[in-house]
Amino acid sequence: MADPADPPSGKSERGTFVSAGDVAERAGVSRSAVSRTFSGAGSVSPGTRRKILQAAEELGYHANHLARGLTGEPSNIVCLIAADIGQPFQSGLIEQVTRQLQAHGKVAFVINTAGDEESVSHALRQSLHYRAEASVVLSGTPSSRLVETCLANGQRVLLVNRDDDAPDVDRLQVDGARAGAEALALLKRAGCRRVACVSSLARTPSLLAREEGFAAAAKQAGIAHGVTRAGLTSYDTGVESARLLLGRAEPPDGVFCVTDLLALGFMDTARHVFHRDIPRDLCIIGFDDIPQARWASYGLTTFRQPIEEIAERIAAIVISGAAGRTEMLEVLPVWRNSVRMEQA
Amino acid sequence: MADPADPPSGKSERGTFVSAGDVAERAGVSRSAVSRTFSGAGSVSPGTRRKILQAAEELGYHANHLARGLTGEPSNIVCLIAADIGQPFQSGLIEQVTRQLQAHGKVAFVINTAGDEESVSHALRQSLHYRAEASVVLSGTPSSRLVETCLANGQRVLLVNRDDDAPDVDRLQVDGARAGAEALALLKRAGCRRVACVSSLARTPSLLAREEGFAAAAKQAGIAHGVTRAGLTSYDTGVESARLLLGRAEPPDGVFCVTDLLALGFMDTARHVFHRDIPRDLCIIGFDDIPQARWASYGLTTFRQPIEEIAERIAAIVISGAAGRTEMLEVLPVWRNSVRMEQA
DNA sequence: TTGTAAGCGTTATCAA
DNA sequence: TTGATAACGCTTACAA
Repeated sequence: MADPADPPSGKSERGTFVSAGDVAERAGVSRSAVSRTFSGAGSVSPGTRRKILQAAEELGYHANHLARGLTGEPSNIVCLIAADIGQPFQSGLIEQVTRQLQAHGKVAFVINTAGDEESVSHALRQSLHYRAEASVVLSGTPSSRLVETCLANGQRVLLVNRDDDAPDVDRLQVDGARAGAEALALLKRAGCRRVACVSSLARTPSLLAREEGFAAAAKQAGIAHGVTRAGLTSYDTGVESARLLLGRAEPPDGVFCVTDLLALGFMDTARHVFHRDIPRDLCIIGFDDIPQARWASYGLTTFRQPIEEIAERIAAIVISGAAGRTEMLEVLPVWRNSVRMEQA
Repeated sequence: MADPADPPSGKSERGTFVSAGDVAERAGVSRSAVSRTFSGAGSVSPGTRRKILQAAEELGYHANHLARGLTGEPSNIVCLIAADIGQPFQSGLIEQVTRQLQAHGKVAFVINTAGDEESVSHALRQSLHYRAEASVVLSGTPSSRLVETCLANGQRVLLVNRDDDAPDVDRLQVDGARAGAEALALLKRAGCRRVACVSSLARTPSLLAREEGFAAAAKQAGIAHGVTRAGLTSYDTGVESARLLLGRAEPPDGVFCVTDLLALGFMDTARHVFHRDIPRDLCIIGFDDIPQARWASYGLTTFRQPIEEIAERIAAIVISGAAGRTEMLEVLPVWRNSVRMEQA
């Protein structure tokens, strides 16, 4: 009875979303019937259902998921927090993750951060504001206080390639250290005499792990090596690193770049500026296996991050996940032509 | 694993978001005071305000924007609908657009479609479900009925490089036709005798415009040319196109590729499989100016899409836009080394 | 099967 | 400056 005095005729005025009430009115049924029809819960007779669907169609009705989320249903929103999303590896990962999430009926906010704690924290706060079911941190390290808040609010938090040690967060890691060690082994097997590691000023846990795996293996093998950090993780930094290293009196003849982008810049400069023959004079190994690594101008030998698998795991953890679990994924060497198969 | 049978709906400690009511209770004030404090509207005394902020801090409170959107405020959600988001051009654009949008306090859903009408429509429906303020269609063509529904519901719809003629949608276009014509002029000036256009099986309006601009100019200049479509818009299709064209008895000596990715695949194959010297034997022009185009192995002469400007325009239109406007952006030629400067 | 009514977390209105 | 109270659009007991 306590029906509102007079709803100003929910006609198709431009600018107002159609609500279940409008549909109910038009179909001559109650709001609940409309709700039941669209949420699938409860039962509706075929006749009413048809009337409702038709009214909804005519009005252009679309259930308001925001309001739905208010009553306690999951929001179906997942927050992807990342930096440098225009770069090949990151964008490839986001491509796969959004695809997987969508396949499970989720919708993804992509939040583009600068990677620093402040902007990652801001992103996490947005995730909270929109009641996202889960926050997936692909780059940067959030403040652990904020992560705690997310967890306390019932959000799932998934850290990809981060080394945070908060309890209850899920972690997904790729074994960069092992790849680093294997890179050294490959260079050694190829007969390289002076090896080097090209890294980045961005000292993220995943980059550091690769470096350290390489360094540890070098130390164990009694091989000296240096680490170059000429800039952030980019093609240009690879170029710059090559200028630095290959201009020396005793340049390296075997290089592990912690990222393919660095490796490609390094290769180009080694060839076109220093006229090196790869792999005869110089062996180069990358990491990621971005699409460009297999382009004919490069043929980069690298370690492949299994992004489909990473995306699948992320989706699986977000959907039904077990909190506080850490998963480690292996990285696979991809042989192409930037490393000699035998001793020089 | 979680049993579908509902638990007796007890209150679960972990897993409930903190609400304004909780904060109010803890601070010993009313809900309204809390609301006023966080929404900025109305006035609160410094004392109450401090108490509230402290309680909120302790509880880890974050206002629920979903509920806020319910009362009529803008949701601050923008939907970005795109395909192939792992590719350089698309991901670069998304990077810029999300950045701009965030700078204006918006948050972006990125919906990854297959580009076909069905999946684009699905994306648009999601946009409606979440009461996004605006839908930005970066790839694919949505059904115009659905676009109408969005508009009727007060959403802003922005079509980027689409040729839809719905009224009231905003349109942002890049002048591909002119670039196509200019490409022909450049090849002609370089003294190319047999020109060709390498395109894609994906007949999107933007790709077609580039092709047609080239074709029209060729016709006007009385130059014969063919169009090759060996696959979708990718590096591999560029490779395949080169195999097809350069294997002929009378291969082209000037090629316009409607996308940089196609151009790079073409270049690699021309050089490494057919041993062409670029630009001496063969001139190649691309379109987009993706980061890889300037890498030392390529030095591709191309047309630059002004993505910062595109992103700015998108943000401006979404924020304060004037509906039904079409903006055309010019494309700039970027001279590098894949086209001769003088006649051969 | 259907409708009524309560509740979800906000904000806006209006008294106090 | 404050605090009730009524929306907002939805779901879901509960009653008819």
